[in-house]
Amino acid sequence: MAKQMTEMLKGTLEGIVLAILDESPAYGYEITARLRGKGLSDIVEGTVYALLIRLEKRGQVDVEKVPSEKGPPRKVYTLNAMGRDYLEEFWKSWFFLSERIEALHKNYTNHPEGKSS
Amino acid sequence: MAKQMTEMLKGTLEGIVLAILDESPAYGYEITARLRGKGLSDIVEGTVYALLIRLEKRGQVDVEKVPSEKGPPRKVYTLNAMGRDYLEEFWKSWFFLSERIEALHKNYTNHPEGKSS
DNA sequence: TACCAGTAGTCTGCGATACTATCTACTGGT
DNA sequence: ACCAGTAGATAGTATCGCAGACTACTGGTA
Repeated sequence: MAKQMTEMLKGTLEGIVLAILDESPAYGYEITARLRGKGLSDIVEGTVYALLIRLEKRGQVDVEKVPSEKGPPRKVYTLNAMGRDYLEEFWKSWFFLSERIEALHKNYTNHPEGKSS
Repeated sequence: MAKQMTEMLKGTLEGIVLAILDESPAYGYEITARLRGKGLSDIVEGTVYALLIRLEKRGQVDVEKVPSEKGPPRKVYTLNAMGRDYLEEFWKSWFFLSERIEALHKNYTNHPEGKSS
């Protein structure tokens, strides 16, 4: 994917992970897999783990250590009330920005000389 | 605006400014004003200037110094071919991400117990 | 004259974030 | 004994937007 993506994910990836946790609790490795399943295939595991620790420190998720038959124990993350509030704010911010960007794109498509390809 | 916005703007603000320049050439101060007119009222001037210098260094905009009747000369930025290519890539990245986030939001609204308020 | 507001642009330092790369720990298969 | 897969952590790097201060120029006004 383009380098643009890396910067664009800043701020949005957090919301994406919160939304995934809102679907159902999950552990890091699983979240990475779900992200890939949703088309976000270029997100690195290390990034997800760091993000989860951030959420934990902020108290937006509850953590439970669950033994695994394969490999070390899993840390299962569950979205709590604070996390849900934060997620709701995320959606507000995102739709706010999204609308404005969409508006710009309409202008863009309305003057064909702006397109080169 | 929420702190979420600051991070969300990373990567997108650049595309937004490119899109504004694609509408018509402009100088820094004017771009800030246009941003405010489009609802992006919290973007700091210093940020816009830094962004413009970045675009110039990458060769995505052409610059022309134009004397002003009021204050120091203006630096008028015009989107060039490279900039337009970059803008197009921006749109692609943005719609890619946008679609995936939108999909997550649909799941979110489909299980009302996920909403607290 | 001396000061201030408005226009236009620049710069330093900071905090947040995603990526790269590497590491530990555990299991099962060869 | 070794490797692949699962699961998690971390040090270092680069980018980017923001806060805040600064220069430069013009016109008005006390």
